[in-house]
Parts: sequence; C-alpha cells; structure tokens
Amino acid sequence: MSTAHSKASLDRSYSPEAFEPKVRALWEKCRLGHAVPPEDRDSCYSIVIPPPNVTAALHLGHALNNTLQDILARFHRLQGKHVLWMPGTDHAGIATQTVVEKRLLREGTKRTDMEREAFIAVAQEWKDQYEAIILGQLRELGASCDWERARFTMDEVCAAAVRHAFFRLFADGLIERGKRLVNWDPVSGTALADDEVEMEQVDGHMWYLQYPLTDGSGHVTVATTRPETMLGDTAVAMHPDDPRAASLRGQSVRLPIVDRVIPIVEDEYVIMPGKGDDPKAEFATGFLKVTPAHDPNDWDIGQRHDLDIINVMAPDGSISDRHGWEDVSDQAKAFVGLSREAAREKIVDWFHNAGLLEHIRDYTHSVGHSYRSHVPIEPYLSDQWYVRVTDDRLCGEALRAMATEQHEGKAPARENADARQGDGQLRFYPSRYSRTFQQWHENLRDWCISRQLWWGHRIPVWTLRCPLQGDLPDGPLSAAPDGCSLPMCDHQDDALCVRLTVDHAENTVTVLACVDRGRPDIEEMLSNAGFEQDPDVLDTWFSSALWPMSTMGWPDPAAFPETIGLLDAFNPTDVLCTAREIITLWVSRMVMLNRYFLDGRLPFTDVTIHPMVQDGHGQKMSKSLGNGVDPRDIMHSHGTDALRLIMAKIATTTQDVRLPVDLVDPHSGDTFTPETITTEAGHIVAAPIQQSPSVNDRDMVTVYGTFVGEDPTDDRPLAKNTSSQFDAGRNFANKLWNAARFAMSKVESPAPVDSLDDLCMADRWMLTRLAHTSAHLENAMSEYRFNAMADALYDLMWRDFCDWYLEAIKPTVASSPQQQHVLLTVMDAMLRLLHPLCPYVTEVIWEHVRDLGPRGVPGLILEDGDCLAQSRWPLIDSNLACETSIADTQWLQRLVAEIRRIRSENEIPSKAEVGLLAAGDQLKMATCELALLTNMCRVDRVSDIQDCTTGSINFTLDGHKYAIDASGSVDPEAERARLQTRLDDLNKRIAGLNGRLSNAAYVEKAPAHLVEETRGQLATAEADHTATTAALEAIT
RNA sequence: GGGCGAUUAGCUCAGUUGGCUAGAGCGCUUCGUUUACACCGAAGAAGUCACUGGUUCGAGUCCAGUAUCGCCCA
Repeated sequence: MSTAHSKASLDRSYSPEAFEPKVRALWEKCRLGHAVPPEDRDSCYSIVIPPPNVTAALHLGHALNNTLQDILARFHRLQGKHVLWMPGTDHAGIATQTVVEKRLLREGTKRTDMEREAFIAVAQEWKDQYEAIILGQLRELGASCDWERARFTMDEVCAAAVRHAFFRLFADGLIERGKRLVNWDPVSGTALADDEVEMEQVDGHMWYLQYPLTDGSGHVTVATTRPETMLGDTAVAMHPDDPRAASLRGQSVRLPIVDRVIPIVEDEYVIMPGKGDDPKAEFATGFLKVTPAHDPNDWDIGQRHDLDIINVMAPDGSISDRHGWEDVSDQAKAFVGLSREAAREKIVDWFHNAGLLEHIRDYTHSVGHSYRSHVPIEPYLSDQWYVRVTDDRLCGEALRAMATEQHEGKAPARENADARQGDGQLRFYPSRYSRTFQQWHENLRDWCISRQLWWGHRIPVWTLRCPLQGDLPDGPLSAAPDGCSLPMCDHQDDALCVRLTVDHAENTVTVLACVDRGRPDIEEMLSNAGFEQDPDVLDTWFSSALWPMSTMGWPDPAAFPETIGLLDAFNPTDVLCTAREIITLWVSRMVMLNRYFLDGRLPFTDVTIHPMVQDGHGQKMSKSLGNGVDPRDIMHSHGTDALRLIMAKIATTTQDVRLPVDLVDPHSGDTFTPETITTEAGHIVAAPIQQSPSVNDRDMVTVYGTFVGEDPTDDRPLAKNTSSQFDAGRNFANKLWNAARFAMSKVESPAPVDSLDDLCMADRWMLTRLAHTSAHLENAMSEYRFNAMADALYDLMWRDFCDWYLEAIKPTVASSPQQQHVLLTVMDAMLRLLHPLCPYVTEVIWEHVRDLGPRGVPGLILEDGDCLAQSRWPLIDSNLACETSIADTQWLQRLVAEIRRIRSENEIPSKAEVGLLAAGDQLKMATCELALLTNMCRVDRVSDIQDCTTGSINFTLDGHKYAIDASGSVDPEAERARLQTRLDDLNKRIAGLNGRLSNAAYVEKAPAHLVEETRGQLATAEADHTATTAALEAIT
C-alpha cells in the first residue's frame, strides 16, 4: 500500500474514501478470499452466500446479511481456518422477468411481441448489468468472498446440477405432472407456489344467491364472496346433519344463467348457519355452491363426490368458453370475454334483476394476492409439475436432520431404521426458529415447481400425445409397459426416463420423456420423433435449493475442474446466515435436496437468523417496494467500517431494526428529512421529487423516484440517502484512527518485555482486558451474537484503551521503552480483534503498527501474515490475565470519578491542582499512582488524611475516608448539600440491605456467597455513613 | 384460527442460565480547545422496565392473563 511508511501520512481525521480502494486492492493482490481445498477437513470453514436477486442493486438488508457473513469469514480466517465463502447471484425467475418486461414496456415493446430467445437475451443483459453492480457492492462492503468462484444460478455449472437433480427426482418418482388447482397470477400469467401468495384483508361482500330447485318446490340460498365463479358450479353442498337434509336429499337445482342441472350433495365441510364458534357461521346459509375448478376446498368436495370440473376462465382471468366450459347457454354467452371483475358486477346485476339476489352483506376476509403483481390470485386448474416433498425421503429427512433438543417431540422414524450422517445435526440460532422449520415440514404440501415463464431453467421433459391403443389404466404410469410400441418407450438409456399419462376421456396417452444433462443426442432423437420440450421453467427455489452443492461442482466436478475437491472439503458448510422469511422458502429445500442427493449429508449444520432491516416507518426494506437504501450511500456518508460496525450492533436476537432514512441534498451537501407520500398499496415512501431545503428552486430525485421512473438529470440530480444511525460508527473509526496515531507517535524505541512481572498496573490491566475481551468475542461468535461483539469492541477501544489506558500511560510512556513495546503490542492485538468488524481502518493502521517492530509479550503471541486479514487472532495464554490488576484499577477508576465529580460540583477550575488526602493502603496506592491522578483529575499531591486541615472536602469510597484539599475553593453550602444527598442515598441503601439481611428466609435460602456479599456491602455503607455524618458535622 | 416476537430514559436500543442502587449511543443542561481525537473530553439531569395476578428469600428476567404493535403460517 502506498500510504504506508510515513507517519506524516496519518491525517488528523480518518477519511474512508482515501483508504478503502487501496485496502481492497491489497486484499485482491494477496487473493484474500481464495480457498483451495486442503487435505485436512477439520481446518475448513465454509459459507455459501444467499445469492441476491439480480433484479436490483442491494440495499441495507443485504448489507446486514453480508456483513455478518464477512465477520464470520474473517474471524475464522484469523483463527487459521481455510475459509471458503462462496459468492454468487440468483436469476429470480418471475421477479427478473417482471422488471425486464417493465423496462421493455417503457421502451414500447411487449415480451409477447418477441421470440423467446430474444427475450432471454434481453434478460441476460439485465442480469449482466445488475450482477456487476451487486458483486461490486459486495466488494465495496469488504466481503472477503472467493471471487474467482462466483456463480450464477443459471450458469453452466449450476445448470448441470439443476438438470441432473430434476432427472434423478423424476426417475425416482419424486417429480410428477398433474392437473391441479394452482395459485394463478392472471397478470404475470403464471402459477405461484403457496409461499408466493400473500394473504391480505379485503373489505368485500357476501352475496346471497337463490338457486331454484328443479322440482319447482322452491330454492336454496347459497352465500358466496365470488359470484362470478357460479358459472362453473357443479353442485350445491350441505351438511349431512342439517335438519333440512332429509327433505332435500337426492334433489337437484337448476343453475341460473347457465341452466345446468346440478346435484345437492352432503359434505361435512359445509358450515351450518349460527353453529359453532367459526366466525363464518354468522354469514353461512348452510348451502355452499361448489366450484371445483375455482376453489381449493370445492376441489376437495368435488373429489369426494365425483363432481364435474368445469373451468370457466382463461389464463388471464377473463370468463372463457374455451378452457373446459362446454354447456354455455345463450344467456351465459353475454358473460364470456368479461374480466373477472366485470363479470362479478354483471352477474350480481343479473341476479338482482331476476329477483334471485336475496341480499348483500359487508364481509371482511383474507384473499390471496400475488407477491409479485399484487393482484388477487385465482385458484386455477392447470397442468403443473410437482416435487413430492411430502415423501418421507424428503420431508422426513428434513425433520430427522433437526438437533434433538430443538425438535419438539420425536422426529418420524426412518423407514429402514438405520441412522445416517446428518441426523440431528441441524441447529438454529436463535433456537426458537427451529419451530418454524419443524411446523413447516409437519404441514408440508407438494411443491409446485413449474412456472409459465421464459426466464429460468427450462423443464427437461419432452412430451408427445398419441392416440390410446391397447389396454392401459387411467392416470400416470411409472413406466411404460413391456412391449409398448409408443415412441421412445423401447429406447434403453440411463440418461432417459419415460413415463406415460393415460386419459381415457380424451382417448389419448401422453409420453413424457425426461433427459439427463449432456445428452443432446437423445434430445435430437425426441425432436425427430415429434416430441416437444415442455415450455415451462422451474421455480427459482429449485435451483437455489441446490446452491450449496451446485456451486461446489455437484454432480460432476470433473466437468468443471475448478470445482474439484470443493464438495468433500466444504460441504456441509458451517453456517447459513439469513433472514427468517427464508426458513421455509429456502432452508427447508436445501436441507431436503442436499440430504437426498448426498447420502444424508446436510447443506449446513448451523442456521443463524438475523433481523430484518426496516425503514424509519417500520416497513421492510425491499427491492420490490423501492424503499431500499443503497449501502454505497452510507459508505459515502459514513465509511464502510461505520456501516459494518452498526450492522453488527443492530444484529440482536430479538428485534427487527428501524433505520430512519434522511437525504443528502446534492445542491448543498446538507442532510435533511425527506417529504413522504403514501403509495396506493398504503406504503409510506419518500416523495419521488424533493425540493432542496437550502438552495432555492432546486429539486432532486429520490431513490424511490428512480424506482417509479423519474430519471435524474443534471438539473435535477439524484439525492443520496444517509442516516444518523451510522454516526456512532463513523465516530468510532475516527476515534480508533486518532488513538492509533497518538499511540504510534509514542513508540520511539520499544524494548521487548521479558516478564509480565516487570509491567506496571496499567499495562497489566490493559493486557488483561484484551484477554478477557478476546475470550468474550470467541464466545459470542460461537453463538452468533454479533451485537455482543460490537458492544465488547466498542468498550475495549473507547472506554478501556482510549479513556483509560492511553491517559494512564501518558506520564510514563515516553521514558519507558518497555511500555512503548506493550503499547505497540496492545495496539496490534486490538486491531486483530477489531478486524472482522472494521476491516478497512484496521488494515490501514496495522501496516504502520507492523512497521514499528516486533510485537508480543509473554503470554501473548501475534503471528503476522502478508496483511492483517491474513494474520492470526492473538494467541493468548491464561497467565496473561491478572485479576488483581482489574480490581485495583476499578478502585482507581472510581476514585478518579469521585474526585472529578467533586471538582465539578464545587466548580473547581479545571486547571487548578488539588491535593488528595487518604489513609493506610489507599494512601500508599494513591501515592504510587500520583502521576496518573495528576493527568486524570489534577491531583498534584497525596498526603495523610490525619494532616487534614479545615476547608478540605471529605468523601468516602468503599468505607474508606478521603478528602480533597482544594485550598479555599470550597463552598460550605454546596458542600453541605452534597454530603446530605450522599447521606440520604446511604440511608436508603442501608435500609434496603438491612431489610434483606433481617429476612430470615433470605439468609437461610440464598446462596451463602451472596449473603456474605450483602453483609460486606452493609458494613461498607455503614462506614461511609459514619464518615459522611462526621464530615457533615465538621462543616456545621 | 395456529405459531413467533416486541412493549425498558425525549429518540434508537442493550440487559446470556432470576442476585449490588437497571445500562449504552444519540439528544438535552453545565463546563472545557491542556499537543491523539470537537467525528473530542469532564460532569449532570432523565426510567412505576406496557398492565394485572402468580411462583420465589429475591422478578426487567420465570409462569398465567390483559392491552397495543409487528412478522410467519393456515
């Protein structure tokens, strides 16, 4: 680094922007993050990054996530481990496709106007652009990833894994295709997984519709929130216990508008009016319209009663007669082609006009909405691909992976009993999140993995529909029967798996052929035989689920030589660091698939869950809301170390964190709080355009502005974000910088220390504090308590090192070569402890420290690397710590504090020297520390309290008497007031302690050492009381 | 409906198995530019630990309930 080798280069304040690029270059030069698989598995430490979406730049939520990972990586690297932190990005199918389509629309093009390949090329460009931004942001954050191994979930290495995993699951019967109700997003035109559906409370209505009985004897009234689906009704259901059931049994109704005659069936699912404590009972009529093609519960009823399934909608949500609805009456034709919203209105009108609308009631209920397009999802019948995650080989293995002490009850037994690797190894931090994991798996449903998108891994199945021949059973077949003459069914190849689906109603059989990776010859053969590849792509989480394997070369490292050895050395990884919403989406699936494909091996043993970063209004920062703060804005306003320190500090185990966001006015540089607006969805965000608070008639664009399409211009530039929450971090880096500058200026001629016994109390105390803090940090790290680390380091650097140690040694360090050596050693050790949190500033300082000569004292070894990041954590022997020095220093600190307080209360001028009077041991110790007392609280002489003259200020500490001789600056009134306050405090304290000790139960039942302690405290308080009373009397 | 959290100083939050007079940072008041640092130093004021019960010698901490807010799942 060019900045080194000259003390003059240490400016008065630390400027991150001047040093950070140089430090980054240094790390890159020494390939800091590059991991080569070692022989010894035990020396490995690995993490895979939760790959960020390529939809947009990272925000502070990602900064938190990645700062914590980097702290883990750097800490373990200092501990001497071979650390692999695998970086990369995620293609995020639907999300990326949505943003790319949005950009195209702004340019006047629609996706559907393009060829699939052309659209993918556009999406690829987007991906390249944002991948570069994201990886750049991570580098700036200081992330010590193995950049040479960066992966993308759609690159050829990951694609190979996805392809093979699909093939294996297909061949093993764990992937199947079926017609089912899916969560359909009519705007995106794709199916969504259950967890991509957000429930929202909606103020709607309950409509009461009358359906006439076919025998003309009257009608039944059904209650519905979705009248438009009545076109697809195929039954009316009632509870078998309903008193009306007997008379209606076997009856049917004529469905209005459609004229379809549909049966009345009995099903226990139906809620009876006014029965039980279900709030729906209040709205129920006892009759339920059953629409199997448009409601999941109705689907189940339909299955139980073998009802027709009539789909009356097109994929865009409009009413359609071309997707399974054949008995369209003339009246019903008027509704075909309407949107679902218009159809609802028109159908309600129709019932009203026909006198069949009994009434309408307001009804608030929750409706599933697409997490992506935010429109209500439509339960929709379609062909989709599923992973049978409910199978014991997947779900059961996930439950058996849980650490037994975190698993409530017993995990399901394995079918063929033997324990496997990975069993009971998975642990959550904080442990309560294990419940989320467990409950998810106990209520698991099959996972819909097909998405009707273009951007993603295409499903590797080729299909051909053929006329039915021979005698085949209905439904899916696990294999083609012997002698089957259908195309490809007689082709034997390990890379080909063929299944059949028979449909007697259609008189067809569909041949499904799945092809493993790397076999274009088979694909060509299929194509020649008339097969077509499934147009759908896989759910993004399918490729994410393989991430800890795919990035390490599974299934075939030889095909990608740079991955050879990674899987054996680094999988299972040590820890996954993520947010709680990801437990079900991703953690679960990684555990299932890693175990399935790697013989029970876990993808990671620990999962640490960190808080969510919210904006100042308590809303989660998110790429899709546009309220994210770019970490580079904070790096710019406060520096990267400041950002990281605060990230660690807020990473507690309970609360989510709120970061109120301010703007930096690009016209003046001033910070101000932006005006906000409320979006249609009810979110509070910064208004897109803001006026400069200090420069007249000047505007700026906010980040949210760019999100909604306001492009910054020269006249109207982009305003960066900032937040005062990071001030403490910036101040910390600056404080460390100045402390280091001062410390190094004092190291003129250091001389090695042969024995700790030669050191003065301040030195021994500081070394002890280092030892304690180091142990504390190691402990906190083992439990992922990042905020505990940040707090401990703050105290060590600021309170211990700056406030006390540097002040304590000021009088002596210039003339003591040994103390200079201790100072240098302490400085270095402290930088190593700080490094994982604040890597930049510590790296800059350390180079100067190293240049000042060898460091270390007996019991403390500091092993150097090429840079601080590649050096070793301080090696500390148990004899380094000296508990006496802690106790003695505590006494001295309290004495100084008391003297300072008295000086302040008596308004003794800050430069005025005072004398300290004490007795016995305290007199001796104070005399020894006179230089320190002079520096810290202007005590220039210590003498025996027996020589006390009038006009001195008396005080007590731990039952010992002291006085300050301030030669006449005593105000008797102030003094009396001070002593009286002290006396009141002591009285309260004595009363409290007496009360406790006079309680026989306390003395009897509390631990003896506590009782003893209380007695000591009482004695001390009473001694203080006696002395204070005497002092008070002396004044009066 | 089920689950998990939160409620502590004006603000943002710590408080590891129950144990001295409940802490920090910011803000506020007073003082201070003494050669590391004003992105600083010294001192101070400020809290019925949401509420109600219970367990205990002892509860911010454990248990039950109430209120308000948030998240996840159905």
